[in-house]
Amino acid sequence: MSPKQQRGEATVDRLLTAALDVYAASGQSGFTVNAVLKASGVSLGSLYHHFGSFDGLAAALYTRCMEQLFDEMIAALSRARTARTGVRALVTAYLRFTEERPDAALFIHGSAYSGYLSAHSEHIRTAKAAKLAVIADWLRPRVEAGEIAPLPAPLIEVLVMGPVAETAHRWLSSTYDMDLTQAARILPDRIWRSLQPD
Amino acid sequence: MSPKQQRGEATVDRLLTAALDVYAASGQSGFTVNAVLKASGVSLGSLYHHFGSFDGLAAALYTRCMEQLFDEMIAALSRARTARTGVRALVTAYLRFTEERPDAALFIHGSAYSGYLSAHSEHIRTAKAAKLAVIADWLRPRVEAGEIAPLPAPLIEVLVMGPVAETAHRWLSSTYDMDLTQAARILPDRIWRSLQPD
DNA sequence: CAGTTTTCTAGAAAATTATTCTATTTCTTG
DNA sequence: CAAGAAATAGAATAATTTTCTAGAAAACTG
Repeated sequence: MSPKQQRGEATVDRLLTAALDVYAASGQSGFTVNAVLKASGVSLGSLYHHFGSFDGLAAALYTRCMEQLFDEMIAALSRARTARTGVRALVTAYLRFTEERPDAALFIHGSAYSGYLSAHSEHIRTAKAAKLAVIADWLRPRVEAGEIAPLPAPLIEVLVMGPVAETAHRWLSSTYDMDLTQAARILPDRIWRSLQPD
Repeated sequence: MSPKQQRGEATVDRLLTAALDVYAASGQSGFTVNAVLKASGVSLGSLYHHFGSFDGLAAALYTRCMEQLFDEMIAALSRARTARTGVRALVTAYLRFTEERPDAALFIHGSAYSGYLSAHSEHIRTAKAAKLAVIADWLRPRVEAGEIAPLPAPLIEVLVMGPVAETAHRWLSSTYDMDLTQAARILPDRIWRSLQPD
């Protein structure tokens, strides 16, 4: 892809990686410009050169983590044949990502819609819509074939993503006694039921 | 309850009300100490006396809005007899609250788990758990009677609240084309299916 | 009801955090 | 290699939150 990687690309990556580390280690309250500078070894000027603002950095990090999550879900989906298998794969992939990459999952859930949104919500929304469209495209023919109940696409999305996101969120808060293994065993079937045609 | 209301209680109320107004009018980025002071006419000293920090104010506002939402859901639930009616009432009440009190709903979704969490998450979690317990207590006998599938309580909560919260969130973002009326017509039944015993 | 204590209000000063700005270095390109 | 663009650097500035001291209002006590 990039035989000679720009100097700046490496800096961008260092910043994003360090920012995720800082967030995981110190939470929202420790998530400051200075902390990220120290953790990354990058200068203030570079940070503002590449991201324009600290919120810009956070928005980029959110986008990156969110796209990684969706890419895992889409990869799992592409291996499925029937609607039922596909929906269950989506659920399982989300929960697996949460368990395997808790830092990224925590940032997604902790900073989503949370201030960083304000200025960059449009860009974030577009990025998310693009990923959702891939999933919607996979589901559409199954809806038309009657494998899935004939519901508006946004409601299908909400029925699938809602319970999984809420589960991940509770597990990441780690005070609700949420058992991810149990959730992964039970939820795929339950969510599938909510989409099943009569 | 309070024949002679403390002077301070009125101040607390003025601050919370003004804070919600500011948030609704200016969003997360305009949500600052000074903006709330100006909107409320309360002094800086009073704010810090009553809430300890600006995050403390935000946490109190979040708790208040969240409890109002749950109280509506619980009131709707208490009018129901069967499990099916109860679950559908929960969903409908959440969506109605979102439509009728968009300011409160927006603050709940916009600031939830979003920085204000850090310091006061414990208190918030306790308050939320108390409300969830009321709902769990209503559902438990129905689960034992076989009206609802025998799932762990957290998973029932997640299956009900997940899709509704996600729907509200998208509608409040107002860029996803989410139709609340349509959602209120379709979701109660779909969510109920996910809880139905075999 | 005077004296005492606590609660509440007030806002200036300090500390923390984000952003702007100018200078310098490194890369790219003709 | 010269000129311009991109990237790095950090001091200075601006914005925002928090602390702190002082005083007014209310509650309490003998």
